[in-house]
Amino acid sequence: MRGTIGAAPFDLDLVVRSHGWYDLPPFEWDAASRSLSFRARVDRAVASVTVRPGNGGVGWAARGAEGLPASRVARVVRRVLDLDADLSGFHAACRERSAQGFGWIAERGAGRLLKSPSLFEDAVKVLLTTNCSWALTRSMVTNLVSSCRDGGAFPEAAAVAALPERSLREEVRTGYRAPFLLAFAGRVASGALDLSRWEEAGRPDAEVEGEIRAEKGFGPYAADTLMRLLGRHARLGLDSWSRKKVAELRFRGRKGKDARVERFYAPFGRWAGLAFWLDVTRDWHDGGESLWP
DNA sequence: GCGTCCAGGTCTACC
DNA sequence: GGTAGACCTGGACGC
Repeated sequence: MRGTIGAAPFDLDLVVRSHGWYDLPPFEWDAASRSLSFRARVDRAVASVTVRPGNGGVGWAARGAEGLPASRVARVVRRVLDLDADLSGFHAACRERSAQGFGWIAERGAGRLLKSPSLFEDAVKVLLTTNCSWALTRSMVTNLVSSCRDGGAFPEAAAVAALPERSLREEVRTGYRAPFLLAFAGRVASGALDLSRWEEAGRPDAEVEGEIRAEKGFGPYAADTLMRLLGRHARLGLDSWSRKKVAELRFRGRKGKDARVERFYAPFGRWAGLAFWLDVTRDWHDGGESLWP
């Protein structure tokens, strides 16, 4: 099964390497052929999807989804590549601030962020980035996918919730995060937590962020990072890496209070977090080098 | 080889 | 509301 989604101008590399998800399973990124592969649940099937730049947009091919309407696969591809984000207002703000080094964002059409096929997968991966090196995040996600044996796709909430805490600690190596992960997966699986509510565009940021923060294990960093993946960019989502990076980039290497960084990006308003993120990751897109150890 | 530090933090108890 | 201490893991670093 194949299809094309019109999205010109579109730079696949820019979206894929917008942050580290492409380095975590079930994603696979082949930089040489510029193709992104992943496994995703499409209705009740697990499909292997490959995405490549196509004529005037994105071409995709899927195995394992035979019998399903192509529109079901296309919907997953649109989500993963963040194709429905309206960045026109953001790019206008970047053009106005080209003298400060933000013009490239509008010129290259940057700002779409790689998403997982499901919000549950995004949330769990964010939780597994807290208080650890990237190598450990990669290890935990890899172990989780293989532990659940869910056709190679990222496990659904029920499958994670069914894992014994001991298995999460000793096999998946999530350590102290295990009870947080179990509680979150359990609430999603039982229906006590409806993640689709976090994706409702009409809801205020503060309300959604409050609900994310109410989940154990999701502190300020995790909540802001997940908000970014939800297309809500008012907050910066500072962490140890980005604090260091923005200090080098904008404050002559001098680390200061978070409030100073927030003031610097405040002119971008509801886009402040996206301007900040693209600012500190700009060099990832200049040379095409590997981002992660 | 061993000990320490710290990485894309968060929670709880306590003041 | 702010702060200290505990919490898992694994790689980097100094000795």
